[in-house]
Amino acid sequence: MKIGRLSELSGLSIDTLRYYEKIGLIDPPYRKGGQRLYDPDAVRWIDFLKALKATGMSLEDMKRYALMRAKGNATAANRRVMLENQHAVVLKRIEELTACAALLDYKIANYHEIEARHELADRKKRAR
Amino acid sequence: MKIGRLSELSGLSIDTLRYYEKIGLIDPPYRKGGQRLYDPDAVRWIDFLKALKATGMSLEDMKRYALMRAKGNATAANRRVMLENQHAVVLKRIEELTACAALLDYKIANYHEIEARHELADRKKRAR
DNA sequence: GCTTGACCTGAAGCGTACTCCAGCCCGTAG
DNA sequence: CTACGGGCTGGAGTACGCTTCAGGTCAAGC
Repeated sequence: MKIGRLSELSGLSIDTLRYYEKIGLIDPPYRKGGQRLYDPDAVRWIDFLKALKATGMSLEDMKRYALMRAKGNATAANRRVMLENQHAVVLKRIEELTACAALLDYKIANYHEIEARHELADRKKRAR
Repeated sequence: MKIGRLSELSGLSIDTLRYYEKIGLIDPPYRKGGQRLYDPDAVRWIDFLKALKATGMSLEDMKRYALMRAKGNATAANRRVMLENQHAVVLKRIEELTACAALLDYKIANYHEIEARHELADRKKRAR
């Protein structure tokens, strides 16, 4: 498939796809008349990249992963360790966000109280 | 307290504190001989800013919040809505991260399998 | 054959959130 | 009174992750 189609399927812009290729995240695909022709598998790899990105991994680290992947099975243990580290990062982030959600809940409840008091004061004012 | 102390207490660098003041996230404090002298309450406000930032809120949005806060009680409802929206954002992000964690688990298990097969192959090789 | 829309490259530009710097001033300890 | 540690300003610089642009090429339908 051509780059426009891959863009549709992957949800990444054409420019982003070329950029990812440039920095080594995506393998340079086969070309026909200068145009990139991608293997359907590319979509799966890009989906994985998107997942890594969603975990907060930097493109730099994703590139290191991609490089090891290209080197084959000998790097499997190292790649596993990378994913394990990232897993820990994700768990920590979830904890942090959970704490933030609790704080927001608390603040929101506070605002409800404040608004209730205000409404009361307004009603009294109107009653005069 | 002076800016160096606030930096220690808040965990933000001195430059970041001045930057936050410049963009309107922190109120310009009282000055003595040109030097900023902060109220201890500043620490609590900054902690809240840090929490908002941890939720992924942009400095731009935090500034909008700070501006409304400065305008007093009339903006309480709007501020509450902002926090409610951010709360929703956080919940969505937690879901996304949970899904990513599951994917990583799956991939890591895969790598364990791959490594086990490799070890087996190596052992056979050595046995010859 | 020609048009038109998709694709190509290298380089520059952009938004966000800081971070650093030069050159200056202030205030307190010795 | 002087040294020096901390603070001040405006502006430039940085890192990251794209995005845009100029100026071309390619290919599929009419």
